[in-house]
Amino acid sequence: MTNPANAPTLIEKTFDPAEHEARRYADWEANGCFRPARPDAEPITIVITPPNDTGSLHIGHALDNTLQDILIRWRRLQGRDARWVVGTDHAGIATQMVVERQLAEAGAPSRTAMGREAFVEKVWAWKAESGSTITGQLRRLGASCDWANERFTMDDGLNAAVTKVFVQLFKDGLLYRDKRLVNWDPKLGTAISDLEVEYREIDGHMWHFRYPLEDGSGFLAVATTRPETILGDGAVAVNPDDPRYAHLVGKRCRLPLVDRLIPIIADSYVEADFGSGAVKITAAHDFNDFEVYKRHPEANIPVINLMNPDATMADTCPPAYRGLTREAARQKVVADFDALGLLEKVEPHRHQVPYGDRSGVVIEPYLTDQWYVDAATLAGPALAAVRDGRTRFVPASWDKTYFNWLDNIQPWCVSRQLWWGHRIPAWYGPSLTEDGFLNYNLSDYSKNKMFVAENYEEALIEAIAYYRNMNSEILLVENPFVSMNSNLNPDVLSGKIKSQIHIWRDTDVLDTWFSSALWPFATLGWPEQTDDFACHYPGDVLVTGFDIIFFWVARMMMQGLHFTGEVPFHTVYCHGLVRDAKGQKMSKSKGNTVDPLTLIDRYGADALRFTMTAMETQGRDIKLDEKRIEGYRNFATKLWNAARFAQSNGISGGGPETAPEAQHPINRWIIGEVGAMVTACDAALEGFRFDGYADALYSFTWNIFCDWYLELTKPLLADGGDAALAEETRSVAGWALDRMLVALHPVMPFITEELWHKLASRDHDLILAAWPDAAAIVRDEAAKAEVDWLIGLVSEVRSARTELNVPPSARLGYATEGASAVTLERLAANAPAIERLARIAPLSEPANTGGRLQLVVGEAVFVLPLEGVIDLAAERARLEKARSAAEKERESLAGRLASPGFVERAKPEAIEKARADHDARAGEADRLAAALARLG
RNA sequence: GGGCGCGUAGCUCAGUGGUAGAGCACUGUGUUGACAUCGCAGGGGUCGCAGGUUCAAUCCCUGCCGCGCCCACCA
Repeated sequence: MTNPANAPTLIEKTFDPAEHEARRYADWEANGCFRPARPDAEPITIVITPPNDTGSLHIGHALDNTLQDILIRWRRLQGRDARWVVGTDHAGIATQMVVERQLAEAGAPSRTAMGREAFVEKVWAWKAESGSTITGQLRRLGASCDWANERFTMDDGLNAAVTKVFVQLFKDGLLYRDKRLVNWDPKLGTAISDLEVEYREIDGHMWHFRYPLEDGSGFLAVATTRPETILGDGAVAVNPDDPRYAHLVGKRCRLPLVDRLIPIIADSYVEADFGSGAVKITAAHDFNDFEVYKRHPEANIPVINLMNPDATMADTCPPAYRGLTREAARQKVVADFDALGLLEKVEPHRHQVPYGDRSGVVIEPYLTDQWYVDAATLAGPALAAVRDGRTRFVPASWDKTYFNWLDNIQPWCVSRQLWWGHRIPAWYGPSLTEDGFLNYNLSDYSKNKMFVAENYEEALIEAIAYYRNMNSEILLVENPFVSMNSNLNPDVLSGKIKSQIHIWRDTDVLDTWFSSALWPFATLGWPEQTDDFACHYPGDVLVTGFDIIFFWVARMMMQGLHFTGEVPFHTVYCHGLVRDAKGQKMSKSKGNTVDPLTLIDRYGADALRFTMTAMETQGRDIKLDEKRIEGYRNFATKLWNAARFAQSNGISGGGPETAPEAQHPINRWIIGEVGAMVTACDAALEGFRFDGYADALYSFTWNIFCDWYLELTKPLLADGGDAALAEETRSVAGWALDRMLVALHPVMPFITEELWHKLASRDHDLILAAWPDAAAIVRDEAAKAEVDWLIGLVSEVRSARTELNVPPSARLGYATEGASAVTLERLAANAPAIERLARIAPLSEPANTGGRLQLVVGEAVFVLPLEGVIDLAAERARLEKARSAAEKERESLAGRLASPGFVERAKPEAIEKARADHDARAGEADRLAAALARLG
């Protein structure tokens, strides 16, 4: 697109990122640059890790999205149809909690008081209000997402996909209702999955209680960390091989407080040498106990659910405990045992306690009906895909984590007792009894007839078929568990009235990760067979934190393979966590979080991005020190000033993409160096070595382009010089600068775009420029050898001058000894540069003896007379140091060459190189020795 | 109890079977018209410890020590 506003303008003296970042981003987005029309281009697709829609950008997002943006921008510059699929996640629990808290703070009616419909409306309102915060912040970071196709996990398309998947899994027998123990969060009043439970080690107690034996012959001591669950004990278990208790197995004991007789059973789960060796079995409140219960049907162990959903004690407890919190119940049980003289002892005990990762309260194993996905079956293909390499992890070691989890995967509980999310597409109605009555089962949700369908109309069709003989009207009502009194005629419920059949929808919503798992294909239009889907699925690489391999990556693999038959992405790049400068995990409670937006304000988005990139080494967390960001802000300033210098010397961008024809070695050299830099960038990015990419850019820009090339061009551009050479230099410098900007653009998009326009009148933005083809850039080895020699000479002179305290401004003369014809030619050709950078010039007369600075550079010795100025002792020390270094190295090489094993077994090239190095070092040492001798 | 990762210059980290690197910090020095958010130069490491393989080990193998993370049902 033509943009007259982009005509070259003077580069300001001060670099101010805030001045242009927002403007540049708006331009890109307005001009459709993030996804230009490229009908024939090869697609490449990355899906964003959808952030919480109502959240805000934290430093982890900054890392994650910088890396993705680099890959996308690099591919876009290569001409690919690079699509970064973007969108946000509805984040069920998190969002519902936020809105509930806001209602509470505002003194508004609570969620339950206002009812489901009104509450869900409130959440949508909150989304409308704050949903653009994070997407705006991603823009500030510079993320070049395909915003034109932004998605949301609860938009119509995703909703359709979720429903489709749910119904299909159900039909495939891979999704089912089951009554079993779940991790119950009493604060949130919902089940959560295994992954949402975090175990914390706490200093608790182990209580030892005595249970009287039925026959009065004594007591059996049990140990527990959870006395309140005693009220639900159904058995006591001992190890079958434990001689202490062998005679008790099969007998019964009396459960105090409850006064219930419970069996004593043997199960190898019990460890004889832990606690008392006897374990109380509370099947409804402990996962292990539930397994024991299932293994011992003969014992008729009762399963007693002791608690209400909020973890207060239920009516299944003895009256004295009902309504107590579980904490109060624990105290009372202990006190009551003590009063009965049945508390044997209590000892401190450090143990793991499950907490809800969102609510922070202790999780209760709880017996409920929930929906489960048969994850073990879906895991098979997901495991195979990584085992056979269709998807690979980078770094590769993460595949072990993935395998280990999937190999041991448990059924995935996907229902949540929440209101914000995808409501489960299952409808229930009364079951038909054999004698033709309607049976509404209100005490056991699962005993009713269930219709799973993609929408109510289809469920209704199924219902009509099921109830076809009833001749009744079918009516949709709210859940009878909640509102039956208002909605349902008791006579209807009892089946007395057959003219109406009430059906109701499942009240639960799905785990947020259920929809996230569909993200790579549902965002592309699936289940419709869209062009987008055909073109952009499977994706290329997924970039994400290792912490959500289980939550998200594994589940995308499972669902992707099941529903599309293909892996959702070929590579999973896992980066680490961003920690503070001391290596501490950032957390709000610790107060050590850093806000990426503040950093952007302070240093610019480019500096933050470059920092993240440079520090992203595979397999390591990032310790973020603000000093690093400052350093890369300085790097941006350096780049800015280099461009400003170029501009002031008549160097501009906008020339052809192919390198200009150049004669001068310095220009031929820099062209080759650009090629080497691009090669290094390509290799780094292809291998996901973000640090390597940053290194290649940094060292080229600063140490090669600025420190040497620009300095070396100064004499070439000087007034009164060779006009043709100056022109060649301007065009090469402009070309090199342009390529440098393009190579830097993926990581520093803002400053590079800004300079791109300031340096030339362009008909296109840099974001759509062409990435250089490294292979097409000529590397002139002779030019490289010459400039390397030149750099070596200048460095040598500078170093010697400093060490001998020669005043920086002093110009010295030099003569050479033993210089080859090539060296003499080079000296002549580069005289102006040498004079400028090293402050030395050839002597018109031969060097006399006496005080002299002597430098060995290659085969030549440079002699710089310094009569009267030189500190002879210092010069002697300097030469001796250089000589001994060369000699030491020569000896090491000689040793290697003298070793029979080396000569016989090392590669011929290695031997050849060792010989050459040895000879070079020997020559250098000799020349230095001679120089020392001359010094006297 | 399993699994993974880390231990290289004061700090943060790269790296390679054959002379140890970067950034920052530090020291000295410099206003040579791009840049003091800078230039130039310099000091600084027995590459955690001990064995083994090898002509050669910081790199490969084994063990140990220290640190971190993940998974796991010890009531």
